[in-house]
Formats: sequence, structure tokens, C-alpha cells
Amino acid sequence: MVRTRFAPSPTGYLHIGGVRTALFNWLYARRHGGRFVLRIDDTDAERNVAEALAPILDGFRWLGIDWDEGAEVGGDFGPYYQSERQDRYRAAAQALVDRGRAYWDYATTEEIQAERETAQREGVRFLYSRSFMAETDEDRRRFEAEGRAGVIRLMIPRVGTCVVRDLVRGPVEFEWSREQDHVVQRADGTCLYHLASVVDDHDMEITHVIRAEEHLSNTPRQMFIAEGLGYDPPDYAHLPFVAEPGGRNKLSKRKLEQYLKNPDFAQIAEHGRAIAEAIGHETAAETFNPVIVDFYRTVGYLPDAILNYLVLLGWSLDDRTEIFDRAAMIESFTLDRVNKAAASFDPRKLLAFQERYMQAIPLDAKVERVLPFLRDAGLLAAEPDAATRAYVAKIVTAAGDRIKVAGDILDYPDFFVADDALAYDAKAFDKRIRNAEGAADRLRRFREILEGVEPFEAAALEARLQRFVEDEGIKIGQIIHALRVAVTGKGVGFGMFETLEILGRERCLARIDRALGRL
RNA sequence: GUCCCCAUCGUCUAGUCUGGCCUAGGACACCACCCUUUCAAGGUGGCGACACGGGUUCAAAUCCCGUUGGGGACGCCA
Repeated sequence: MVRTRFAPSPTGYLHIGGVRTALFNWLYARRHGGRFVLRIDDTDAERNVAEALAPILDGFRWLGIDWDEGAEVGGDFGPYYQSERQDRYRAAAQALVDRGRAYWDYATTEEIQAERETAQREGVRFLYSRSFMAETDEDRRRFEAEGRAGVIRLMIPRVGTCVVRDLVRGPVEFEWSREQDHVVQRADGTCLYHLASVVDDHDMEITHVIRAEEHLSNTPRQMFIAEGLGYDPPDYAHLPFVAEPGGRNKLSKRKLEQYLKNPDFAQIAEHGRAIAEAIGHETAAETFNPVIVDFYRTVGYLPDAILNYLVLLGWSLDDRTEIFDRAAMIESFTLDRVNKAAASFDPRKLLAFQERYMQAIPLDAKVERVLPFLRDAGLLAAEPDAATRAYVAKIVTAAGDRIKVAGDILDYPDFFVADDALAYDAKAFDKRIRNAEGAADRLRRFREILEGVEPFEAAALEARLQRFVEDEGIKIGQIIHALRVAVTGKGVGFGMFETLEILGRERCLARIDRALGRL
């Protein structure tokens, strides 16, 4: 049975690169009817693990990447928090010593550092001299009598090679003599990541370790640990990096502000920021940024769109298929079609997927997505009644593809504000009404006509306006722009006649009066 | 510095293993035109890449060698 895992540290946020790695693990498990484990790489030192973990778990849940075992759901191979497994690691470290694969070492950090510097000065490769290695219990007692604290180091072979058979890259060869005698247990008795990771993967019966490329060069030591412990090592697959927008470097949470300098990235960020501010959401760069998954949830992206974009970052099925729903993804995902080169994150393309997915969902689903934004922006009551929903549905229909993310509904606040609170775009008002020759008079005349149009619906309104245009001997542009600004306050919007119908006669008349009154 | 990985349009990629079907295909972005009451959407078209240099071969994006460039790893971090 295939078992994969993703092991996040509780950092307080879920970033796009992590999701991509988790997604590939999840897909591989689902593809093979296996299990996907969410293990938590926390440490004892971390205080508020639950708090720092919540955004990560919420992010996965929102994306629909579910885990069969691990944090909050438990399972038969727990505990799933590394902080609760130190005893296991210590036992493993001791077993390594017992099997002659590791040794107690009593060098101080300063002594190691001195050796390292000497090697560097002489231009040779640093390899620990093992001068403070304890070969017997008596050695240990002697060192400890000197007041030294012992660590456990791996007894890495100094000859030969290690071959990592990577499912993405094929065989990769490393010389053992390049590896250090890595510490696996600290002087304070706690154990380090590489040991913990190997022990956990074994205990949790992980069959495929699918992780980012940065771990490729860590793999020999992990294989050494696994073999030393008598484990059957898992299969490894090292994924290419998700690189920063417009660059080749690994995506980093520390460079969020720098990414904002990339024009495409900035545009996406700005679009989201406007929505977030309208609903009173925090928009500091560290927490609100297109590299962080929460950004997309806040702004109203669709999880499936994000997954679809992400599955294509470093993987493809063929030369043309690009729309994958969950089932299609699971069905077609294979590790042998994972790319080797880093793929840079392009939020622009993500938006393109979002648009396609948004166009595809049914009206009522769209309305449901949009409602919370109207509520959070204070434009609608918390519990909209059926009439209100129907009203919103009309707006959503009329807006059509203009609503790319759910939060885009906030581009149309004018349908929700009182007539006397309507804000006018000053530039549009001047251009279309104040300074347009004869516009105000035409508007005044058409207002009178509007009083009698029956029914007050798009088709009838359009027919009547066409007649007005003919009667006046003008072009449609000479009335419609002024009309738009008068009733919506803006120079741009969706179909004029739908707009009038949705607003209704009373409000249209009131708004035209108000606009004319501003002259 | 040492080791490892990678290299096709600005970006994501197909093609590379199994050389010829590749005058290199698709998508995003961009540009133009069409549609049009504005803004979107949609339609049509365009721009645009095999990093470089040597081989091997009748034939190289594809195989080999080298160069260059980029990235990653080298912790008592994870």
C-alpha cells in the first residue's frame, strides 16, 4: 500500500510551494489508493503549536487536500507530532551506536569549529578528525569527567559511494567521503531532524518520500541512517523548486516584499488588497501576499482553480491538456512526468485558471461565494433573505465574467447603497455630464421618458432609448455614458439596460435627479 | 570553495529516454483587428525559444564531451 506524507512545520502560514509538494504527495497516494499522512514537524521549543498550525490545516481543508492520518485526525501510527516522539528518536540514536553506525563524540562546538577553520585555511575539505570519539564506555566516562557533554554522530564511511535512486531524476551518485559525521543527537539529548524524519517515515510506513529538491543532497545521510537501523528505505522523488515570480530562486517567505516589485505579481496583489481592505481584512505583506494560500481564500478564489494551476507547476500530462478537475488529476498523475527544472510561480496564470473556473460554476454557487463579501463590506445584512439573494443573483448574472474572483462583486457597491449615498467618480462625472455638450439636457429629457417606460425591463428600455437616439438625431454614446454615470456613479460597468432594470424605475429617477442637481 | 542538480518562447510547458513525422506544438502574458454603449468576456491573427562550442551521424532540440549560466546542499536548523 502506498503511503505518502507531508510534514509542515507550524509556521503560521501555508505557502504556495508547500502546497505544491503536499498536492503531489496527496495525488500520488490517491492515484494508488494509498494513504496520505499529515505529520507535524514541530519541536519542543515551539510554544503555541496549535495556533501556528491552524492556518496550515485550514488552508489544506479549504483546498480540499484531505489527510487520512496525522494532525487532528490521528491514526494507527502516531503520535504524529515530532515533539511527542523524542523517545523514539533517542532509542534509534542509541541503536545506531550499538550497531556501530554512530558514535558518542565529545568535541566541543569550538573544537569542531577550529578544525573546520584549519581545513578551510589549508584549502582542504573539512572532515572531522574523530579525535573526541568515545570508543568505549570508559572513554565516555573519561570525557564526561572532563566536564564534556556528548553528542551522537553518524559514523559515515570515508570511502565508497551512495546511489540515490530518485524517481524523478534517476540515479544520483554521492561520494561518502564528502559527507560529514552529522550529529543526530544533541548534547542536551534531543535529536535532530534527519534522524527524526527517517524514524518517522519508517514508523509511519511511508513508502514514497516526495519532497522538494533541496533535500536531495540530504538523502545519503538519511539512507545511511535507515540502513543502519535495519530499515528498508522508502522510494525517493525530489521535486523541482517552485521559484519566485519572474526569477529562478526558491520561493522564500522572507522575500515577500521583494516579489511585490514584479509587475504581474504586484498587479495581482493590488487587486487582492483592494478587496481585502473593503472587507476589513489585514493586508500586511507578511500575512497577505499571493505567495500565501490565505490570500486566495480571503479574496475569493476557487480552490479547484488553485489546485489546477499548481498541478501544472512541474508536471504535465501532455502537450495540450490543461484543465484538470480533482478526479482527472488523480487519474493522470504520475511521478515520471514530473519535471526536473525549477518552475517559477506566475500568479497571472493562476488568475487565468481562476477565471475559467469561475465562468464554469453555476449561478447559485457564484451567489453563495459572493454573499460573504457583500456582508463583510457592510453592504448587506448577515442573513440575506430570498428576495435579496434574487437581487444579488441578477447582479451576478449581469456582471457575468467581470466577476473573476468572488470579491470582485465589490466593484459594484452602487447597487447596494442608498440613492443619496451614491459616490460619483469625479472624472467620469465631468467628462460625461458636466463637460459633455448638451448631455445634461438630453439626460433631463430621457429622464422624463423613463417615467413612462413599460415594462421597466432591459428589452423595453433598450428599444425606448434607441428611439430616443433616433428622435434626437444623436449617437447612442451621446446619452448612454451620461446615463451610466448618473445612475451608477461610474464610467464603467456592465450592460446599461440590465443596470437600469436591476435598479428599478424609482431609484433610476432619483439618481438622475441627484446627478442633475450636482451641476 | 566543495559536492549535487538543472538548462526549449518573458512565464508554464510538449517534444529528449526510443535521433528523422519539429520550417519546434499548446497555454498565460503582450500586440493588432473583429464584436461592442463603457469595462470585461469572446473570436481571428501576430510577436516570440532549442544557452554556447565541439563532436557522432545521411540526419541532432533529441546522443557524447566541454564551456557558460542558474539553482540547491554543505549546522548541536527544519
